[in-house]
Order: sequence, then C-alpha cells, then structure tokens
Amino acid sequence: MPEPSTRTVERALVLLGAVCDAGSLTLADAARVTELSASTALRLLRTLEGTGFVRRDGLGSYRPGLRVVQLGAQALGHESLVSLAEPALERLVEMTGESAYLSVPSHDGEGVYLAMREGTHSVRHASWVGRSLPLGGTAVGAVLRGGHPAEGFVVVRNGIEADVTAIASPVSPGGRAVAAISVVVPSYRITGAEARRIGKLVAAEAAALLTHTGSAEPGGSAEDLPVDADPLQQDLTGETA
Amino acid sequence: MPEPSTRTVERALVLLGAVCDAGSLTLADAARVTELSASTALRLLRTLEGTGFVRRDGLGSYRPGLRVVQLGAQALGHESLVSLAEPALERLVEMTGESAYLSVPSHDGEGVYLAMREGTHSVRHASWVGRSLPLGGTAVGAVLRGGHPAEGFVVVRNGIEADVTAIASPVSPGGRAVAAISVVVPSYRITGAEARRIGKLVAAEAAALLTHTGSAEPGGSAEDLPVDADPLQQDLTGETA
DNA sequence: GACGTGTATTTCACTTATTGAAACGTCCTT
DNA sequence: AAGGACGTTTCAATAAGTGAAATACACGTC
Repeated sequence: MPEPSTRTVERALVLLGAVCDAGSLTLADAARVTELSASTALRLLRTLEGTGFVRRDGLGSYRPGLRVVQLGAQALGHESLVSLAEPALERLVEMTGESAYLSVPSHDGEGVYLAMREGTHSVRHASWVGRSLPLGGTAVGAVLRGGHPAEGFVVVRNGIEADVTAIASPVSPGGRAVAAISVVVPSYRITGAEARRIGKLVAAEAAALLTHTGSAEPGGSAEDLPVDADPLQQDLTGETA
Repeated sequence: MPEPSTRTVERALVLLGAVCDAGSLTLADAARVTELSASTALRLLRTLEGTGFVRRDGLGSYRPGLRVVQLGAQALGHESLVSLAEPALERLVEMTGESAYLSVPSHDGEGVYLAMREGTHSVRHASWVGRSLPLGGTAVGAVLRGGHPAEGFVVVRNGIEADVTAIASPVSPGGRAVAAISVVVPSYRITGAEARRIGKLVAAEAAALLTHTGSAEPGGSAEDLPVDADPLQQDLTGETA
C-alpha cells in the first residue's frame, strides 16, 4: 500500500496553514517556516493567491483569503460539525457514563440537537437528536446565546425538564458561540462537585473541537514543521490518543 | 509578465472547493465536476484527505474536513473580516453618501465596531471604530443577535443615539450572524422610503460578503473550469465592478 | 447465474511541469 | 559605500504528476 501524496499540493496546503496560523506572513517568513525555497514558496503562494485562498495586504504580507473564510463558513454551516464532534461526545460518554449532546442554534431563535451519544447508565436519556429546544432556561441555550461563562461551562439543574441536570459548554470560534456540547444527567445522581468535574471535561472538549486537528498530520513532511503548540490540543492528545 | 500557477495545486484547490460546495461528493462526481481523470482526482483527494482538508464519510463520499473548518474559523476570528468588508463599505458610501460600519459581536455580550468608511455629507458621524455598543435597542444588535430579518435588514430610528437612524444587515454564513454591516444617517435627513432603499443596498452587500470571490478568477485556467455560478456574485460584479 | 453498468483503485510509460540555485533589483540599516 | 534582507525572475535538471488502461468490486437487470 503505497502512500500516494502529491508533494506540490501538500506543500501548498502547509503553506496555507502557516499563513492562517500566523494571520499574516511575509514571503521570507513563510519560506522559512515551511522550509521551502523562496522561489517555490512564492510560486505556491501566488497560486493560492490566484484562487483566493490567500491575499496580500497593503504592502507585502500574505493573509488568509476570503476563500478560506467562505469554505470554512460553509463547512461550519453544513453538518460537518456533527462528525467533527462525535469523537468528543464519545469521549465524554466514556468519561462520565452520561449522555452527551451536540446542539447548534437554529434559525428560528431556538436550538436543535444535532448529535448525541448515549450514556452507559441504565437510567439515562432518551435520544433527543433532531429535537429543538428553547434557548431560555436551558444550559445549552445559555451558552449558545451568552457565550463565555466564567468557568467555561454552565450547569442548569431541573431546567426545561424536571429531574435532569444539563451541563453545557460553548464551541466558540472567534468568540462567537456556534454550537454547544452538553452532558445531561438525572439530577438525583449528581452532586455539585460532580457537576463541576463534568463541566470541566465538557469545556475542554468544546474548546478543543475546532483547534484539534483530529486526524494525524501528513506523515512525511509534518514532523519537521513548526507546530504552533496549542496547550489544549496537547492535553487532549495526551489523555485520549 | 508570466502567469505562474502550479496546475496541480490549482486542481487540488478546485477539487476542495467542489467538495465544500457540494457538501458531499463521490470520487466519480468530483472528477466529473472538475473535469479531471478519476485517477488524478483520487490522488489529489487523497492528498487533501491526508492533510485533513477533506474526509471520507461512512462509505465513500468526500466531505469538507476539519482543517477547512479550523482555518475558516481562525480566519473569521482574525481581522480578516475588516479587510474583507472594506470594499463593501466603500461601495455603500459611494451609493448613499452616508457612513458605513462593520461590527461584530464581542465576547462580553456587546458588539464592537471594527471598521468604518466616512460618509461624504458635511453633517455626518464621528468615527466609532473600536467603540463597543449594546446589542439591545440598536439595529446592529438586532441583526447580530436575531439573525434573519424578513427583508434582510433592520432599521432603527433614534435608537442608542437620538437623532440618528441606523440600518443594519447581518453577515450570516451558515445561518448564524457573525457580523453586521450598517449605515448610519442623521434622522432628519432620511425618509422611510429612503431607508428601505438603503436597506436593500446594505443587505445586498452583507449577503455578498462571504460568497463573493472578490479578486478575479485565476485567469488562464479558470475559463475551462466549471464555475458554480452564484447569482449574488453576478449581480454585484455587474453593478459595481 | 450471466451480463452490464458504474464505481474505486492500481499500474505504468510518457513527459510535462515543478524545482532550487543563482542572479538581479531595491530598499533598508550601518 | 558596503552590507544585509527581501521579493522577484530565469533556467536547466529531473523529479513528479498525468491519464489511459487494466483490475476488482458492488449492484442492478435480464
């Protein structure tokens, strides 16, 4: 089983990633960071520029282009979030035994559950996937609207449904909540301390959702590339991988 | 002036775009859409897959990968929005003579003005860039929170500041408002009909922000590539370019 | 069960298209 | 003036991408 990869494309994508990571990169810096010759970096960046994936600001530097924003927004809007979140939900179930949900704001001012992972306890939640929920009086609603709770998560006891406690955390790329990860547990089973413990787990998964690369880096060329170390990412890969 | 473009990279990027546009594409479809041979498409898609830009779902089809979402979210969060919006603001000023603003939700539940373009009237607005605004009682706040006004824009007369009328429209990739474009005008100067006229302009610019490609297509190779014609893009380029 | 169609995948010879060192022009700082 | 850093262009070497064809697989239909 050979490992077919087009070097040119890989390099271009690494270059694109570098520009996005840095926010703004000069040609020389880009070439240094990616360990490409200046001429190659220039050529590839020009191609990226021609397709709108990067743009040149005022004088010189390269920045992420509108195409990146556009595609990202599209993908974010699509259901890609659910497949993206599934491993996180899985981990939460493993760690807590309770059901874990992914929800996003709906266009009508409510929210909707996009995906779930059933807990392992015998007394647990029926599936809510596809159901919509009001944003008022729910943990999920609180994080979807409000944004950044101090501790990174919100606990609501006996909110929309009596007898259940919800613990939710926002997925907030760029400071705006676009989704929520939550764990739902029968209230009788949980103490305040437990809720905080779970809250931290939920918050960690939610925070890592968009920064974590998930699949492995492209083997050959990545090992010698500078990785903008993200502490959260480090933690997660260390714990779970 | 040669026209340096790496064909391989261009093809890969077109492929990526196709997958993102379609949300889900089978290899054969991708090859068809991009007019590539199956083997080439497969090789390039594999490269994209290896770098996380696309992923394969259940059995077979390719979908936008987490890397796309990640980079998009990053870019969206960065200040790229302001440079992205500047031409739109410029056009609004040209067409209305009034000051035009770009604002985004802030982490503290307020909003903040990121960029502006001063109007041409002698009586006009002092610059608000950098200032934050409450989301309650403002046109910008309404679209940043609520999302989708029926007509595509919101008019608020004498809201936070007496004597001024604000006309705002949401920038909503994937149905979620991430920013607002607005025009602010002294109330005495504007009639209801005028407000609606401007509202339509604002809404058009806001809607086109993320779908419009902005820079020209890559000259040489684009003509024979299938372009997913976007009506909004057509309108705007026709009117303003 | 045989056949046909539509896939996904692999192989391989052809040669195109990418590559990087070197050279050039410019704008800095010293 | 010299030195250094950057962006850019040129060009010959060859590494690398290409696509037709062959293989294998999965479904449907007859």
